[in-house]
Amino acid sequence: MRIGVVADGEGGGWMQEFDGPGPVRRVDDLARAVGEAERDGPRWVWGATEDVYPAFLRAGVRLGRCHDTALTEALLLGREGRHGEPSSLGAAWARLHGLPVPEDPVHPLGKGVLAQPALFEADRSTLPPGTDRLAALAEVHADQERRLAALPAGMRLLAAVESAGALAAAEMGHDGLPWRPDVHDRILTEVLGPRPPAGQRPPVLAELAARIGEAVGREVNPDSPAQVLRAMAWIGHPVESTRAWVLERVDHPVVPLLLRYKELARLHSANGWAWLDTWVEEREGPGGLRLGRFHPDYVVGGVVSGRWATRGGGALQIPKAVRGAVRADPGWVLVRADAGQLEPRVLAAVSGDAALAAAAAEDDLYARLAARTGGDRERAKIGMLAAMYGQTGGVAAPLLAAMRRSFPRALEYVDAAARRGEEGGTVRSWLGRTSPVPQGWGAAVAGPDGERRRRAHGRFTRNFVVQATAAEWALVLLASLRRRLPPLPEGAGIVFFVHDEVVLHVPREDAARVVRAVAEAEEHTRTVLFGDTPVRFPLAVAVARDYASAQGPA
DNA sequence: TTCTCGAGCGCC
DNA sequence: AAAGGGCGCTCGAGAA
Repeated sequence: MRIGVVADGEGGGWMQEFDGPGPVRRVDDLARAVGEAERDGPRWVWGATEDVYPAFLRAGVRLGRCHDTALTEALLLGREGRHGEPSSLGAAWARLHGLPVPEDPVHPLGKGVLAQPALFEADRSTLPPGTDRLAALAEVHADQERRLAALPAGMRLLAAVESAGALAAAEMGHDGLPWRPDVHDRILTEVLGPRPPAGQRPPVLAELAARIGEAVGREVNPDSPAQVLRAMAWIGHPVESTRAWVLERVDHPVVPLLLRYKELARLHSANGWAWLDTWVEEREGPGGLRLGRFHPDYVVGGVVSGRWATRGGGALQIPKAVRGAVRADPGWVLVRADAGQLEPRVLAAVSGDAALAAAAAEDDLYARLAARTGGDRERAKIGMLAAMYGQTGGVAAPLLAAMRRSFPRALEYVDAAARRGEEGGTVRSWLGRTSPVPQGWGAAVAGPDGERRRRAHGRFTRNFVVQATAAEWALVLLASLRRRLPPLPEGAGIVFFVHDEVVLHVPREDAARVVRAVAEAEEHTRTVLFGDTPVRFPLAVAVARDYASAQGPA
């Protein structure tokens, strides 16, 4: 059963069965009505999950399945070579009617914990005022179903898991990652010294800056690449940039100071006290414990490859240094599941390379690679990454040649994708997500920089076929896992997701069942995507009180 | 003063 | 070792 939903922006709305003879139902309490109808397990149809689902979550209503027309429209447009065209409900409807297509609404950038959660979401459908929004939704949905039916079955699955991902993303944003402000503060203080007044350098950074000045014989702001560049020239060690790996090659006492400064300044500016103030919502726990939540604002499908992006807060770039602050509430635990070596396993599965698949049947793929190519594990890994990323020079060259000899089919798969890209063509993920052609391709490759740009785009499409398929593996896993979780108390469940790993926050007594659900989801994901492939996608599962100690070996 | 851009580096 | 893919975020510098 499919039920279309439109909110009126005041807590009520309209509902209608889309695949039955159901009449339009007007309800004053939409969350409640939706929650009741959820018992029949429908697939909810709406314009944008991020516009409607958070309000349902705030009302305590969780839903199983949906069809997000904006996300689906974007997938279909991409498939038609129309990346970047507006995909909102209003845009899709306007195209159906030959009307001017409105721009997509601009989502307000992350505002942190100070932002008031809107009581009611504004209408961001971009439908013209006065349009029958439910009828428009029905039209767009029917059109999308028709277009999907004409495509390979993978696209249907892709649309379903993209939509499921949107549900999961909203739930993670709602529940939040348990984050202990006191632990974060302790970590910062240990390496930076006590918190300074706003706008000032922490003591350790101030001291490093002073010592850098002494080492070069003049005052220099280490935060300014231009000043550092001048300072290096001044002391007789000119460098082309101030990147860490460039500075590392210079033998001068100022270098270790600069490198240390960079590292700590990064921590301070990106994930220091200001970040903590802005992004971690603090609440009082039992016994005066300072508990907190970091609410990631995921952008599903925000990357062309299908990876997610985030808006504000940098949820996908939380540095390892502060992960100790991610700590389960008393009596609860974190369950972390990490897909190791996902991308080479994906390549083994999609390319059908028997030798690589045999290696990918093992827990440590790289060790098997090394045995096969006759090198050590570390070099086998570099060779594999070079194959997937398009690196050709340096130490990678001989390793790449070894890969090509041992895994010709896998290499041919990514080489073919690279050739397509260099010719200005598109490539597709396993389920059918399509790569974009850069704006102004013809002129760009005709210009003086043309050859370089061809090669760059070839590296992009080479990587796309792997990265985009890895992203959909993760989407299927997420979708599968959230449907398999045992009943859990409010606020428990999946709380974090980063490309190839997922973290759950659950009461300790539920951990064992959750771990079993993860194992089932892993098996289901492999089968749904790749059938009876010998390739395995092992998830390393750890149950721990804090995220840092749930990190597997690197 | 405000905006935009590149440099640089965090994550996968 | 540095002709390696994808991002987001912060800062300084220069433009407006």
